[in-house]
Amino acid sequence: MPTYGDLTEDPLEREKEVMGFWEEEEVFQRSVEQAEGNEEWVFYEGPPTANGKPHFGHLMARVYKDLFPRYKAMQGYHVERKGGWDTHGLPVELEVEKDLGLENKEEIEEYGIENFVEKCKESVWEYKQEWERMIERMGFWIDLDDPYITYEDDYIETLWWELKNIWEQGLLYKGHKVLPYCPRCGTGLSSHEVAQGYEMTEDPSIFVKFPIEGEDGLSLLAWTTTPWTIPSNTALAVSDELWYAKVEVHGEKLVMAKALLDKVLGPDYETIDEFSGEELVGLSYDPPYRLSEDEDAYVVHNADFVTLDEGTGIVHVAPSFGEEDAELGEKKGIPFVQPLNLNGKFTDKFPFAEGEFVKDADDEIVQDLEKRDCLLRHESYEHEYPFCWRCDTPLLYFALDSWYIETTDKKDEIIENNQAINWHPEHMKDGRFGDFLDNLKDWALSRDRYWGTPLNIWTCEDCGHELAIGSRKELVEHARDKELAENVEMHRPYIDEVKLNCPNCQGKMERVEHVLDTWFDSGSMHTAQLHYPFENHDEFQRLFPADFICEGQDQTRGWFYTLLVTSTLLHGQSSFENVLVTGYGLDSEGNAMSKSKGNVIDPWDMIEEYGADAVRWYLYSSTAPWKTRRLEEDGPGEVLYKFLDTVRNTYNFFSLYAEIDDFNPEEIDSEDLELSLLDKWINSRLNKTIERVTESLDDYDVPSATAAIENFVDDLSNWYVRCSRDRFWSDESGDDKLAAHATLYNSLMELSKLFSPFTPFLAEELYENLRSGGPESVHLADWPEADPDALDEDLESHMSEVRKLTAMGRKARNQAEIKVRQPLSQLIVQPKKDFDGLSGESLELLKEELNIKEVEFKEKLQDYYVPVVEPDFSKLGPRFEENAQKIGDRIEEIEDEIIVEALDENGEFEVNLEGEMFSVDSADVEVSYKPGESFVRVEDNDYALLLNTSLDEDLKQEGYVRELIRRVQQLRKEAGFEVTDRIELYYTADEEIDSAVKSHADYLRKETLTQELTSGSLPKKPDAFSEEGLNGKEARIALNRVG
RNA sequence: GGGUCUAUAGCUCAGUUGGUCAGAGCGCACGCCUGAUAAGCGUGAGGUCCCUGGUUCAACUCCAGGUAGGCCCA
Repeated sequence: MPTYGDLTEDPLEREKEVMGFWEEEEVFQRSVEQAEGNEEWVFYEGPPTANGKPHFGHLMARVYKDLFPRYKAMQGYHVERKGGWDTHGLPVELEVEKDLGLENKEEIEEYGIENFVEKCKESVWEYKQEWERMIERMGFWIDLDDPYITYEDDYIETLWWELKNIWEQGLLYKGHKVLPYCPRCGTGLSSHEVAQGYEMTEDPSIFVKFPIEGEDGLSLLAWTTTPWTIPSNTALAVSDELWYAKVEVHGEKLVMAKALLDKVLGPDYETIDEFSGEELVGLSYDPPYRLSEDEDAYVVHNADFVTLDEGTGIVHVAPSFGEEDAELGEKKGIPFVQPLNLNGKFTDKFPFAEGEFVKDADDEIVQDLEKRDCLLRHESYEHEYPFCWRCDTPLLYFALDSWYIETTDKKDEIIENNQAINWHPEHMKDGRFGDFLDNLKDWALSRDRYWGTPLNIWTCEDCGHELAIGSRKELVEHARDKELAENVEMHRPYIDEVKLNCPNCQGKMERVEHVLDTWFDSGSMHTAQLHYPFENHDEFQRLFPADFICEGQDQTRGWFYTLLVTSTLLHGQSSFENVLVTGYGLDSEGNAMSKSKGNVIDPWDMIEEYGADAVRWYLYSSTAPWKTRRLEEDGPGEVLYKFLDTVRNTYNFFSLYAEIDDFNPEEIDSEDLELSLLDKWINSRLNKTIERVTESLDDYDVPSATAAIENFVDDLSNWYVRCSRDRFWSDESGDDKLAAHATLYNSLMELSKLFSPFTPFLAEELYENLRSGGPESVHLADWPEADPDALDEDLESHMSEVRKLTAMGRKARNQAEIKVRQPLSQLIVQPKKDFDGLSGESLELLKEELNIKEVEFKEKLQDYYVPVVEPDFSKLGPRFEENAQKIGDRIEEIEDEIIVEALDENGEFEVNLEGEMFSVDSADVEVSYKPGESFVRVEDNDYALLLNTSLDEDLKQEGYVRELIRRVQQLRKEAGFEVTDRIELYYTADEEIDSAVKSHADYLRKETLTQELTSGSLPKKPDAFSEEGLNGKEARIALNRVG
């Protein structure tokens, strides 16, 4: 005998049990193993760093990173989900610095690189358990037992192989470029890192005067927002395509672009002369601080980057601190001064501010300039400026030695490979991501730090030869100390100990000190996670490229970019075919969540209150994955109570009666079932839903999929079950009951599979309770396929008419203020559109739902309308003058139908006023038609309904009985009787109710499972007792449970 | 300044190719139903579909310009 049991009420308890079951039965592993040999559907994990706690943003992407692999796995694909951890990089170093109280690189080196690196290695696992707990708790299936770890030697070895490959292509080079540089971290940043850190900031905005040599009292006017770069000024730039002016302002003579005069100087100036920029080129000027003695310094040059967008049309040039400045400097041979050290502090080359950090020196320099009358104006200026994305220090543009990958050489190929990627949403391809590729710059790959993949290049001390090492084997080959090279850990400072023999001159080679941009690590996972090409050749063939990756929007310039670049360079194609980009979560005010604002939602709060399924469904159903969404903290609660609980209740209903009737799905042959109209309808709805969910998921349209399921659950619970209740609890156990059980069972079973990738816990318990045979877990089951034979569009639209008519009928009852429990005799329906009317089961359904004896469909409602005659005084007045009012009164008194009859037959109607006869014709009255008094009319665009509200004795009697039944049922429930318990029913009431009960006694007995029905007396100590008002009459009821 | 996305009810969001599309859920009010349901159903209150122009017989929808916000870039 099958037992079903109820679904666990507390989602937290359910989820805990299901987690235990998964672990016990190794369901995840089995779900992957059982598909071995099937077609691959390759998923790549974008590795998180475990040195910080998982936050809501991680959850947003991860729910989709779990959904699609589960879905594809159920469709039969082999979906491996290798986990990964991103371990290197500045963020890790910063955490360790903070822990150890280290301030800068000097202090780190003092502390010892070895110790520092070991601390980093520990730090990256600090929150590993937290991550694992979150991943497990949310039901995210990913293999964390065998993850790729970016700091392991095998992983690094692959990175070396990659770099050597790139080196051999001639795409790895050392450059001397002005680079965004973080003075605190002491390292340059790549463009995708700089992109993370733009913020609005307020800087000084100064207009500086540069006196022209040999022209007394005449100055060139230039503008800058970085006063600290003024000491490093070695040139000014103008454009020979612009027009300049010499003006006099408050007794001073200045030169600047003509077009900007008003903007910069206001109205009070006098133009002395105008000329082309060409005339300024070559002039020498006197700088405020003369740090260069070079004779090429302090000269005006022509440059094409000079525009009229801002400033004065004369640009201050400091080749050590600006990309354009440096380029110009190189081209024109402008000398270069560097008064800063690598910590961003002034050196003794600029004694005025020696030892001060540049940004702190800004004020002093401004004051000094002011004192020396070098400033025209001094204001502040709000603009976006890049800050270090990790430590928030303002970045400086610094000329540094750095290693680059020449991505610009492969730009066309990268752009072409991007075209092959399916982006979701699509606009990413040619929009944000495509734009970024169009402006591609060489990848600044090296970092002057400690905790990272060491750059695999050794330089000969003697001849300067450079050698890229592509494997440990090569390292050993070239190493002076083979044993050391054999065993050395591929990290600083250990690897730095390995010296090589120069193949050119046998000199000693030392490794360059750099480590890699950590984005190269994660961006190479497509190859490095398998330690390819050192092993796993077949695996690599099988698992490259990915069918699917999914991360947040912020990875556009991060992981998405580096994955594409590395795989283009190494494998000539993109490493992923489909990418789902997830949007941001904002707080309920629409602000981005940030620690500093204190508006961060802790995912654990939600999970522990509502459960993982509710959080998942909330995120899936709220909007498209890629959209920005406002998060409501009680959103998952709404999902839980309104939706998931409905599912639970629907199942519990099934379980209740399936157990009473010993329903056993194994004994059912679906071919033999005699399905009712409702059964066929819900089957059609189910298959339609399967079709929709599948299509939507294939389209990455998650909210359409969840909406389809929600609609189905609503149909199942609020129409199928609602209308089928009496089939389940009728005494007869016949074919119809069996069909109902089997249909509901099947719906719930298939529903559990549809739920499976979305709410894996609820799906599992639902499936487990229903299961008879088949796989042990819903997650080992096949994704349902729609049965085209079960689809019946006509039936679905027919049923939706029935539901519409039911709603309208209830509205009519509402208007008439007659509750549904009171039977009524008649409803007349006039369809306004092409409609065949209802018959058979659907008509019965409508009658039952509305509790109406007869429902009739009529093309016209005229038969039920009565005429209403009203006197038209504008006509009567002129005709009958002083009698008009009296005649009108008579017309109102006389039955309208009599008047209409007379008008119809004779064309006139005689009014008798105290013996005098007046003839009224149809022009003197307004005749309109309205439903008779006993009818209530309700209308919409499709139907007009007339509800007959008149009650005869029979209807009233039945109304009393229905009311009594309802009270008895309530009492049974309150008294805690089982639904199968038989009862003795006693009541006392007046004669009218008594006679009603007597004439419907069988009905009452059947509905309430009454064996003994006693009128007029009550037992002394009944099991349940209550005094009730039944439609305004008093009654007392008592129950005893039988047996 | 450039790119991109977004703007629809108090809140969260749907609105396919221009044509009964001005919607759903939540919240609020009133009523109803209940041998599954702390559930459900009905009704009501409420919107300048961000603004301005244009195309069209017809614009929430298409085009142009603007405003505001998010993200990205310079």
